[in-house]
Amino acid sequence: MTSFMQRTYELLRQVPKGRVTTYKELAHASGTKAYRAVGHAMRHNPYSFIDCEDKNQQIPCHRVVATNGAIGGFMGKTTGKAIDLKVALLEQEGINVENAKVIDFGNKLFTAAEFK
DNA sequence: CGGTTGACCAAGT
DNA sequence: GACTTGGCCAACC
Repeated sequence: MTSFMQRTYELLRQVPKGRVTTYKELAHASGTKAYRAVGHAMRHNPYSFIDCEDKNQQIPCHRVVATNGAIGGFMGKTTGKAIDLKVALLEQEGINVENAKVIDFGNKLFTAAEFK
């Protein structure tokens, strides 16, 4: 676990249910421009998704999408069932997705300015 | 210590 | 629209 990843996760945990954020916003909020590194951090995510016993360490990685509102990837893949699962999780939280893109993305986006 | 590879992005063709 | 290019930073050869 690197400090960069810790910082990224801590930010990500601040994203409330029903909102989404992007790799870019996370990177910006953590004071870097390493969009790609954020993706890398997610791939090494210790809690692939929900239902971790310890809520304090739970990381809502399914709330991270690409900047243009596309779903991006999940569990190491950019296509396939992992994406379907990610979409299902999002819809479960009130975020509608169609054709692998978040609907009303601009309104649901959790921007860097909203992080603590 | 260089080179490659990303759950990426933006601008140009 | 779709490709291609250059750039970003961390992790891994």
